[in-house]
Amino acid sequence: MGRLPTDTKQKLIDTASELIWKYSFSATSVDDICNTAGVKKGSFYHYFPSKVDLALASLEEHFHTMQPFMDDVFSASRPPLERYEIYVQEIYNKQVEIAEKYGRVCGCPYASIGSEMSGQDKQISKKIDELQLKFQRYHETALRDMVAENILPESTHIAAMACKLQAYTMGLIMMARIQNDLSFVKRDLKDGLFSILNIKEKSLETQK
Amino acid sequence: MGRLPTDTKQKLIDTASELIWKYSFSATSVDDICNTAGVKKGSFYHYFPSKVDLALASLEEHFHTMQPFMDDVFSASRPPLERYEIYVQEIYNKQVEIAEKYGRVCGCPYASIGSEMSGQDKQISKKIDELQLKFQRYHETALRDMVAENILPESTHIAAMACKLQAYTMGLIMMARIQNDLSFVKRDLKDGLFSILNIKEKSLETQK
DNA sequence: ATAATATTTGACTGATCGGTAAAATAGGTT
DNA sequence: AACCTATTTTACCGATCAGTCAAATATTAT
Repeated sequence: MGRLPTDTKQKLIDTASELIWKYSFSATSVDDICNTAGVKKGSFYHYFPSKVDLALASLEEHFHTMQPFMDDVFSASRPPLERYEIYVQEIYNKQVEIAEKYGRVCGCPYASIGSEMSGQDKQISKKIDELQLKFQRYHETALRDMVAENILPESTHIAAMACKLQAYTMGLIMMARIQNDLSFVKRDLKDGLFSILNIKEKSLETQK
Repeated sequence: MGRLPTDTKQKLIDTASELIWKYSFSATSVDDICNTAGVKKGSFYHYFPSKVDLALASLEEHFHTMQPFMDDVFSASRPPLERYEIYVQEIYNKQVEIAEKYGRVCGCPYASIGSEMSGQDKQISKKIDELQLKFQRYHETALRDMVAENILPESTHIAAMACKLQAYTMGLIMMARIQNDLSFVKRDLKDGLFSILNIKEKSLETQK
């Protein structure tokens, strides 16, 4: 009985992700999303009770597409320092890919939407807190592994260090978004993160 | 002849600064600004040709209130490392002050507005680029002084280092805005900046 | 065929958006 | 007094906003 599920809901999530990430939550209207997705407004509200709910679904979706990537990069099978080597490289690659796909540097959606909405909508800021915490866990695990391997001292404040790494990464990527230019990320992401980690660089790489 | 100038224009700038900084550009309507400032909409458009122009004036104003502060903190009369000691302390103090005044952690207006508007309005993103560059100059000067005093090596890439310091600062402050919690700034700003500077901490402080 | 149900459509709402324009007013000059 | 002019007020505009709702449609099970 009834009709089969269609891809309308997914189309709305994908379109919303793109527009909100490219522009902003406020600058993206429900009509924009519907027109771009080729979906009538009535259908929108059949699937989502409000614009905020679609944004929440879109944030959730972003995390779930990132999760396998993060699991791979921060895999326990890699030496923890190598995780960061790859992390830095892949963050840049992802940003380039998105910039080509969407026509501009989009930055980090949690940062952009979080900064925009933290003073306005508690549901959204709560969701972003939650997702950002999950990212922080990857750092914390890697840092504990570094302590175990004597790459970092026992005295390392894991949570604080994870916080610093994330702040720097988000800050640099946000600068890239603001200036629509990824060259800082390429130039400064690795150096900055390893400086924060306070690691003498002579670990994996053979030169420079 | 004619009436004397009033404080209406300034009142609009101040009100816009508060509302846009607290919430966002898009979430702050011209009516909001007018009602809060106790000014009729007609007067608004007597002083500013558009909402964007008020935002530009508000950004400019913010820089001009910050300039004497930055000139003092980054005064050439201070040893460059001391500049950063004070910088870190005063950034935190300013954020606390604003948070008490406006009722929430507001973060860095250039970061918030820049991230929100970079994909939408070229005038605003250009203005933010310009102001952010002026802030970067303070870092560059301090860094050159550090090189001159052999605190940093000759090989230091000044522009890149300044960029890293600003990215980290903005990132951390943005995290504070998103979570409406300044404790990270207090805990991690100094440590992070000095790690990025790659300085062995035993310079000014007597203990810790 | 028919009934049951999920989906889609289109027409609509009231509120709010940024912005306009002309008249009213206040404060100074001559 | 009359006059000039910057400022303020009031009423308004068309566009867009998020959201509503009932009717139409499509698809499955019976």
